[in-house]
Amino acid sequence: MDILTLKKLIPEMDVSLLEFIAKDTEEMEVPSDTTLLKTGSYVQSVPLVISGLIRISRVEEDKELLLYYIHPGEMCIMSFTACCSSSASMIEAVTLEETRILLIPSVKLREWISLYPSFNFYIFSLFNRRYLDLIDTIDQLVFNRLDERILLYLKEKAALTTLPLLNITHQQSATDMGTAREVISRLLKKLEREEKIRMGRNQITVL
Amino acid sequence: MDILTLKKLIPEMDVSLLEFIAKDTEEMEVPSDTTLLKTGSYVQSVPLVISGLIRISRVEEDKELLLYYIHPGEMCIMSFTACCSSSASMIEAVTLEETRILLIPSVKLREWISLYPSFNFYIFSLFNRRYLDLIDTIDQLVFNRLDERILLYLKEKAALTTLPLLNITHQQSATDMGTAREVISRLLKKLEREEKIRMGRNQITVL
DNA sequence: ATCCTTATGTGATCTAAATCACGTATTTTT
DNA sequence: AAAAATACGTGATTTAGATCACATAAGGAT
Repeated sequence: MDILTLKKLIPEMDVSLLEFIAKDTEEMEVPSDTTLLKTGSYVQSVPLVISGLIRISRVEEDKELLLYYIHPGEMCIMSFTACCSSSASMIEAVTLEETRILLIPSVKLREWISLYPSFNFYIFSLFNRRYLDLIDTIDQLVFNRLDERILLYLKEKAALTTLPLLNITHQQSATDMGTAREVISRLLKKLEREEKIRMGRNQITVL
Repeated sequence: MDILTLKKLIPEMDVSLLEFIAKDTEEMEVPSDTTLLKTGSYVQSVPLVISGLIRISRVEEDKELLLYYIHPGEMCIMSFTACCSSSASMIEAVTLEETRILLIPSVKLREWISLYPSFNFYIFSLFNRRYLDLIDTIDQLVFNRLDERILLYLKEKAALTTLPLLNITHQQSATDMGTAREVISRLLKKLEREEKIRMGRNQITVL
């Protein structure tokens, strides 16, 4: 892995540490829609996303809920703790695009934590980001109705891709929101009538 | 603060670090039902609970939801990040009992992170605990019905106090669960008919 | 063009939970 | 002891969302 790319992705990290990351990790190219981690499985290395996008969700008996995404420059914090405490994964990770990752072996992880304060601050900031994501999810679930949740979900998804046009089916949205397709279809119709979105087959435009 | 108590509370931490914690923090005795932190407020120091219990919740326009508790030996991780990134608090903290805390100044925090790997691991483990609490909350909200949620809530609350007899009103439970008192009253009645709990004025026994 | 798969639309019905609107106990205060 | 505050019970009604049961539409594949 070349250091310049890493430096751009994680500018807050020590250059000497970046050199170790470039040297001591295994690079991997993962195609889109690949399951990287399933609920209950164990990990011995922690993925750091270089490019692409990973979707993290909670699954329980054919019901599911999107928790958050892992962006380039971010490590999977759940793998990190699963790795540190050698506990089973509570979440599911699937690539949404072709994704390049670096795999950090658990030994190196412990080493860098002890040697580089900047690595610790990096992990703290990641933990915090995901923590806030979860609180936000809880907020949505408790304080907002589904139509508002859908709209926010679409807006956030649109923000990921620069274009306001999303290529998703109602079923995909329903899965992300943890609800049924018909419910989403109906509420999307309502949002279209309210001129908040526009719909086509396989696509939604946020207005 | 005496080091022996600290050592018992947080055995995984370096003794030399514990000595600094004992020396460089301000001890405080907070009475029960005291609000330590409100949504939107800023903090310059991080509380570490020595004894007692703190209730952390999310509040939004007269609706509320219990997120988790902070136990003895635990630091408030939200204050930690609010302190590190000098951002406003997203949560509310109230003591549920008379509570002793140590206040860690943000300067010391940064110092210890850089010097003591064991301090970092301590923070990681805390982050992880709270992270799992949040995922559990999300699980409850998405996958379980309110009657199951209430029962689990009561069981967890009972586990906090050793006795299976809880001194809470329906209104308090309702506030913790983010719902209305009547709803709780009805469901508690149902749980009593199912012989899962027993009720009295101001008290609930989990069977 | 026809078939087939995938995506969407929509009525009907059901259910958990929220809300409204009270009544009735039980303590606490005066 | 009377009044007031607090805690709990419960019917009636409403609502969001889930579930069932289809109908229709739009692309791909053959």
